[in-house]
Amino acid sequence: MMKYRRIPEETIRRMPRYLRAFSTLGGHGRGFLSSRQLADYLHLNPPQIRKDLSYFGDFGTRGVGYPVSQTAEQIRKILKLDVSQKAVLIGAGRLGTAIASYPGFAIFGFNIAAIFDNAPAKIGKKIAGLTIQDTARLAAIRSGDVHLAILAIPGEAAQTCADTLVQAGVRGILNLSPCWLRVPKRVKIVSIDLAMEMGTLPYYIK
Amino acid sequence: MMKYRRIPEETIRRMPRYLRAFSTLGGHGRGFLSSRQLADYLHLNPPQIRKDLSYFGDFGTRGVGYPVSQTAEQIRKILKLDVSQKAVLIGAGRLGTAIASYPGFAIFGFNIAAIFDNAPAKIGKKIAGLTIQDTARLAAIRSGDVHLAILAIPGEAAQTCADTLVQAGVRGILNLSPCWLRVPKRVKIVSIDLAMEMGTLPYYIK
DNA sequence: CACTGTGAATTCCTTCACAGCG
DNA sequence: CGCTGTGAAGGAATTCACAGTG
Repeated sequence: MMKYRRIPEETIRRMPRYLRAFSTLGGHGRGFLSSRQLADYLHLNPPQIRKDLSYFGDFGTRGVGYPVSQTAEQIRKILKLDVSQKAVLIGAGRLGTAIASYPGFAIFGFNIAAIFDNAPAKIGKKIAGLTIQDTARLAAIRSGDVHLAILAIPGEAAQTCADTLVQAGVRGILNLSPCWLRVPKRVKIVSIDLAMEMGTLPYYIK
Repeated sequence: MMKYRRIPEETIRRMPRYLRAFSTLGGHGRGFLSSRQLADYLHLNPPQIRKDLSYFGDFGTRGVGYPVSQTAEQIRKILKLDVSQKAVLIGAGRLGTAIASYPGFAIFGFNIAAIFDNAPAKIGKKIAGLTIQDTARLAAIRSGDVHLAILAIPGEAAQTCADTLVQAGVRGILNLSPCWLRVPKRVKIVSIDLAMEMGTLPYYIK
């Protein structure tokens, strides 16, 4: 294996893509995928992929490629996706409902374990097989092994909610509200604002 | 103004953030914001912001900062968000419905002009004040000045749909399906897969 | 022989330090 | 004096070129 060097942030960001590529291209098969095949699928360069994977070990076979199921399993281990990761979903509005029923979380091993909302009209109702609970009881998740949360609530409430989540032991948050969350350094935030992502598109239109 | 240098991709990606910061921090006011204030809010470094903005012109006043409304207007011009941008939304499922009613698009000047779906049960119904149209009639948007689309449909249908959109004159696509779209070079794609973005979180949990 | 793994070269982006100006 | 604008320095990530190997 490559002698230790700091692993680039960008490499980490690409790892889930590799996992998806192995899952999608590899079928359920026993086969191999070369860095070129992966690169064609993911629109990256072959050396990029080889370097990225080599940070974590020598997964490939020279002259052949990467063994599909073994490499996928290695990536899951690296990303800690080899064990099912429980997440709580905050917000049972339209976006929350969409997320609750999105099947895409499964291939990464994510499992939405509970849904919270603060609207009395919603509490007690079911979406995607889960009963919506009162946000006021969020602290209760402390007992379970839940370290991830998905925030699908309006911006105003997001910070307060994030504070509660951190109190409750959450260590990673997927934030879908358009605001920056202040959290302790040990907590990792990934923020996505769909409108803002879209904001660059017109620039590129000639 | 800085003599011409290629504008970094990353700078473009940050421009919508600046626009949001000016909109949020600036109020409706006539005031100024310094690179430090912006940096504190956006969690960036002041020189980063000054350099980014300086690629496009000398917007600031030395000793004072950036005039809120003027600079915001300049950024809108740069990103071509100064004119309302029409977009079509493809997919009236749960995610599509959430997007149709998401107010966040407004501050960037995006305007969802039409919604399409291919499920007969949905066609003709209304969401967010718009009647859901048959995807088969997508080509009709050619006549209007619609250059943007939001794809909120399952992966299998995404490529076919993208082809139709390109045919219909669309030049920018916000793709929410977990697959890479093959489009002509002139068409810009921004892809977001919520599950994949979340895929890095467990890695950071110690 | 084909493809991986990797030091070295390159390119790209960020940060610094300070000149310039209101 | 305070804050912008920017060349230069520094750092990070990508790409290259090829040695190494099943």
